[in-house]
Amino acid sequence: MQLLSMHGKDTMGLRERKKQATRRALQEAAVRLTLERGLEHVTVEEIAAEADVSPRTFFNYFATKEDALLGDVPAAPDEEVRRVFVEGGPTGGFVDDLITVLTASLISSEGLAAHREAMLLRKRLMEREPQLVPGMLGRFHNVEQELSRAIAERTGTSPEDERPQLVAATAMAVTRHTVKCLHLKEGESVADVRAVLRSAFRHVGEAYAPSDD
Amino acid sequence: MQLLSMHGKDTMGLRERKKQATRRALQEAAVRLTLERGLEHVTVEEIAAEADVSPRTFFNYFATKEDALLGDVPAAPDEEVRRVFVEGGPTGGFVDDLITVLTASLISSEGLAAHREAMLLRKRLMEREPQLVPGMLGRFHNVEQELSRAIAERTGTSPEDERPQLVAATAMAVTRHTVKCLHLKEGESVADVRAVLRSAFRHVGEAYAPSDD
DNA sequence: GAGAAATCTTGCATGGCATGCAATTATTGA
DNA sequence: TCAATAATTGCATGCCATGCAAGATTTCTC
Repeated sequence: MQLLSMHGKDTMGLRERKKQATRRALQEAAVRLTLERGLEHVTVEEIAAEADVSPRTFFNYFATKEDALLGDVPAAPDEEVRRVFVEGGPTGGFVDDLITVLTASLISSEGLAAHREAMLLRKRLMEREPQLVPGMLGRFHNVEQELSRAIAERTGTSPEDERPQLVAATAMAVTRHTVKCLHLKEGESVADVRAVLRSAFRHVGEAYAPSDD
Repeated sequence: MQLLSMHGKDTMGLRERKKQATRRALQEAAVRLTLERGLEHVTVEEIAAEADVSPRTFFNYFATKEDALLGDVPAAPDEEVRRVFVEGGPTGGFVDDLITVLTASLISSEGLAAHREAMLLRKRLMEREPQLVPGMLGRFHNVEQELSRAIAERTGTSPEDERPQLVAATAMAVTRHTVKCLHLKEGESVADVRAVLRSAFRHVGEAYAPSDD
């Protein structure tokens, strides 16, 4: 994720490049073998063999087999995006700005196209191996906590006020739902994702609004 | 959970009573030892020893060590409660009826007092051992899917309409938040829990409502 | 109650996950 | 080129989890 933004390929020595390659090879092998045979029928030993490293080396890159499968998304939102949000930007509208943070966390800086294939694979993984779902939920939960802090800072609530946690929890629920329902078509843009999110937030607001029902 | 409601103590033979006792002993031992020493420093062997059964027997009761720790809550809502909800009851107000289903899922039929201690222990477990959080989230996720189906039935939406999923996801997020923030004081009643839930739903509605902001 | 049937417990063996440690190998920088 | 730094590897270990078959216990039937 930092390979293109912060480091030019030149500033990366041979050692660093090899590490990135090994990491990607391990991830790719883990996902591919799991989709082929099912999680139970893939051993760390086999994954390592596919990536041409020793089984022991696998655990220098990933703490668990699950880690190699789930990847790095969603990640904590970009530091710059977070700062802007905390200071009340970029538009001033709470939901719109929330959506900016959420898309940044989901898609990172490289754009949707770069993640499309990875997202598709992860989706198929979840369907084929439901045992992975709790781990994925845990990752969203980590982002949720980060988001909760950002919301608290932006709104200036006192630390014991638990409403930012509530808003963060529901916002991440909306995000998970949106990711699950994304069609991931070729032409889909970030703006499309934003629109789906906006519509989902509106629907939630209507469902629980005190005025209706 | 069914011991008091469906089965009188008399209808349960010796075998069944022993099984329940062993199950509870294993759960109790697992939780106590984990809170004392931390999850990494408790083996299945030790848990089984505390419950006076062989290590092998542990796995006749629980598929994993985590299973013994997390227990049975939240469970899928009671069948009767679900039926009433699907048919548009008990009050006809969506949020109120949703709250009825959610509290039924959290607290089961024995009332809050019976669960108070167990909930407290589980809360301390989550704080002490964050590795357990994904597993707990997974359990909420299972209830979420059940709830999603119930909402779809109640509202009569078509199967491909994904809004029931969205509502279920956010409702469970509200529920998780509420459980986390419950004070679990001695005098707290189910009505108090309902009130906290209602207030949380209202706040979510306001945060995402199209009218405000 | 005695014996047969069903069910639960246990021991044993197995395979895979994950970690620590020390030796080896590869990259970097002077 | 040589020393310093960092990554890879093999080995040993402990624990989790499962399958299987033998033994013990409860239940059912007469």
